[in-house]
Amino acid sequence: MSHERRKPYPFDIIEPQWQAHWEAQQTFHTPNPGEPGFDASRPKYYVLDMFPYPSGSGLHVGHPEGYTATDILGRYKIMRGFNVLHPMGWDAFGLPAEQHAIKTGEHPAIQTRSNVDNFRRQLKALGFGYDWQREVNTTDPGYYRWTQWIFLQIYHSWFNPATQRAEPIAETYTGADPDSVRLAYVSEAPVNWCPALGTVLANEEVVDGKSEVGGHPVERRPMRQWMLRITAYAQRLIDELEGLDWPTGIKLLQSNWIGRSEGAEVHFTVDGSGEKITVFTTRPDTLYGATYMVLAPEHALVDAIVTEEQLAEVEAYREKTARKSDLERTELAKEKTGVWTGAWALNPVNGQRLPIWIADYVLLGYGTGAIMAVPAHDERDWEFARKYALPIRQVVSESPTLGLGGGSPPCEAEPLEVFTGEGFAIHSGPLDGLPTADAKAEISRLLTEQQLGFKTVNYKLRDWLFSRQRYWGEPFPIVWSEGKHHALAESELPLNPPPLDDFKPTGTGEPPLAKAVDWVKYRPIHHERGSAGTSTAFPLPSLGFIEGAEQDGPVATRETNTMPQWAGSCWYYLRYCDAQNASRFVGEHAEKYWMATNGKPGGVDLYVGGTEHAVLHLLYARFWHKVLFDLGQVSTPEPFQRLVNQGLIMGEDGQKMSKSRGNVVNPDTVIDAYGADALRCYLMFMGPLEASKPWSMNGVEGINRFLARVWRLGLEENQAGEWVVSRAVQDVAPDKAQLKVLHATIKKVGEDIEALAFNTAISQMMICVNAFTNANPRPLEALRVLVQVLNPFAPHLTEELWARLGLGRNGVFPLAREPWPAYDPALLVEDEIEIPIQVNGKLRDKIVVKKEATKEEVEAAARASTKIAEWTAGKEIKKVVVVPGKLVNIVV
RNA sequence: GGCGGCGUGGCGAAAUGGCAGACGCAUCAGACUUAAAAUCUGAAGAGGGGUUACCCUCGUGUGGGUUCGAGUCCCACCGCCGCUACCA
Repeated sequence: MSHERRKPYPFDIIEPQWQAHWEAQQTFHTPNPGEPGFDASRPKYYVLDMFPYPSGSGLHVGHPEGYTATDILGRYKIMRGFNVLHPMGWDAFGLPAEQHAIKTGEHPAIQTRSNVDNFRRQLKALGFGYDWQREVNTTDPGYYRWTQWIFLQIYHSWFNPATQRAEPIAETYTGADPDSVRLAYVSEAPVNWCPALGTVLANEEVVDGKSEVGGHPVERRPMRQWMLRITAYAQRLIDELEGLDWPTGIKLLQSNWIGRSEGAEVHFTVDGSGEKITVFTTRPDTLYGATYMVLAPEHALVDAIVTEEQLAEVEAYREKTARKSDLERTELAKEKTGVWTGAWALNPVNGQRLPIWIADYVLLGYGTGAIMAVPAHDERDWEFARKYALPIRQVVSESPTLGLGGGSPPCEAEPLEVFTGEGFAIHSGPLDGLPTADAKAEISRLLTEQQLGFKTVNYKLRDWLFSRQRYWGEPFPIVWSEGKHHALAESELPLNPPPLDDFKPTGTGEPPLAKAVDWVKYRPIHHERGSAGTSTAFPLPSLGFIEGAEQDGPVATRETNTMPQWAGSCWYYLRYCDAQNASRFVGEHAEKYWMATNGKPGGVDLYVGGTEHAVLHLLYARFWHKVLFDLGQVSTPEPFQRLVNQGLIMGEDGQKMSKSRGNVVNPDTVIDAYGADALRCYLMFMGPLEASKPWSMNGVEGINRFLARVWRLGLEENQAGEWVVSRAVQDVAPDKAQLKVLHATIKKVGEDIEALAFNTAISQMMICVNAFTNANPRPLEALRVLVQVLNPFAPHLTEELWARLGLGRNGVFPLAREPWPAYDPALLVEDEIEIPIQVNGKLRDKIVVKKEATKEEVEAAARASTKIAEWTAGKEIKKVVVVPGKLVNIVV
């Protein structure tokens, strides 16, 4: 394309003008309660986007898909008289900025700032009606100060099992060791260490044994880490999903991730030593079928029980497993391996001796890290037993006959295949004959009675590994002294990361912050003697008041880990409610208003984002929210009442968009060629919001054509090539047919926006435009209505038409602040309707009847049809179905 | 393997159990034009019959079922996509 394509309407001129206008007028600023301009009589609507990580490559068309949907809804709700909170911000801590810093030596804040500026520019070019006064940035000290503050709330709290909620340790914890119950605690657990990134990763950041970012190999390694006790909330995180208006798939995903399973813990003793092995099983009814035991290779008990003869082999196996990455473990999953420890355990119910093995198919992190193996009724145990020639003992029968009457059959031949289903207990002493469910209950009762075990619930969910060995994250407000951690006082927040010359990882697992030697040395900066009444106001009480500490050198060292990127996104929706508040993470009034319950469940009214955050972000944010709720800091138990996932936008080739495929669409180029309104409308017209769908440049052009038709409905080009009000536009009343299509459009567009069915809303507006394209005169009133309902979709075009056609009633407010038009249902009803007539369910004729025609009249009219007479000639009419206003079906 | 989602023209799609394919893209034809683009008008699921208006048959992945009536509900199967994966 050598020369510029002529623009069908001047979007390139009007779009920037309106964007500047909205900014100058602060059209989309939403005042908080108590601020000037706040109208308490209006209901509130909080519509939220998942805020982006401002990457160097800028917006991708997937971003504005969801953002346009929320923008349309937000603009619509404003027109419907709501106080609308629709904010935007930046999830700006993250690995790419840090890696750029490592490469260039430039502080990550610099690149982050320019990326944010670029994202903001792109979003503004799309005409989104955000309240930019509420913009947040997780890397801003005024923001992460409160991230650190929330961490301190978590740190100072425990989960009280009696009340099933978080409470301040200082207030209700009566035990001796608060560090053992904190919701934020330090653990020495094995972690996913990624040598290439020089950091540990959360389980969630490891995909197929490789780092999610960069795809580097990950290995297991024990390190001291901060953990958040999310497992305490496992049950509530499942239960409280129920009242949420979320897609069922996402709810399922979350609840599967938490992974509740009911079963029992059973205590085995090690033969010849006092050691106890506790296992978790969902099939305690198969206890009599246990023929060996397996410990995870990393299990602490292994050292204590391994025999001298087996020591070398066990050590070798453990070493091999430790070296294996998760990837290798997964790849080798087909072939099970293991080593006998030389030790034996005793089955608590029958005293049978069971060899104790170690094998990497048993995971330290699930259950108790130890299992009783019942090869006859578990596929993994079956496979393992076959490989190592361990005994297999059937204790569940598919049919009830075997176990009943004469007791267990004498023969205990090994079964030919594994049976994992439910059935009836056999060879199981007191359980014989019982169906599986009853056998489970009975064995649990017996175990409890004899203190050999108990019924319990196990969760797949693990505590959240919350520290990272990175520079570009929130530093922990924690110092260490004599091996103990202490919280900083709130007055010392924000704790800023130190300046560094070199952002490279140390490679030892020690975080980059450790390089800031002076920063790491901590001296108490102020003492508030006598204010020890609250848990946080008193800086480092255990360090005491060391006179002259400043002269005598550091009394403590700072924590050098930083928080993961998830931290900032756990509460940003709260900050939006009161983004400028310098004295609280969110003002109480603002929080109560925007997250208000109003008798309903409350929280964010609509949250739109991609499925990639279905589990982690949403789970973490719910967890933090619940802690804050328990502590009385927020007023709702759940943050996001309604959740919608927008679908993926594929490349024009139907493949997922990616740089390597070269099919990525940049919103900037689309805006240049067709304008922001066309991009917005196209994104909404492609298909249902939640479906994934392929991009089509032709489709954008079609939408652009539609918008140009709307433009020409009001304006025409004069001899001089200027756009002037069309001569066809006159202030005349629309005729009946025109009124009908207008009111049908008001109704359908409104209903479709509420249902997020934007594609069909646009179809209806196209129908409306088609109906007026050749109208002459063209009633001004028709344009008023059309421009109003189209405004949330194509705000620039419609504002311009509104102004040029002089449609505003007071000439002051932008269209965006005009009320949504009302429709008259009376105009939608037809006097006469066309009704299809079917014979045996097949369409044979159509008749026109009066709207209010009775069933009998309709049937008579149908029978009177000559075509129907032909179809029914010589046949007996068995039945006639008349659905008033719908159809007639004659059965012969 | 498990869980979830989806299969409708050449393409994106629409359809409270009630006229399948609205709306748009691409296509074709006509109008305007010296010509093209743009614009406007119209045609069009597939197959067949008729001189026109028109008529018939088939048709929503496949096979069954429920129903007066199924794209829609139920069962089984096939295919694609996403997530998850030794979870005891």
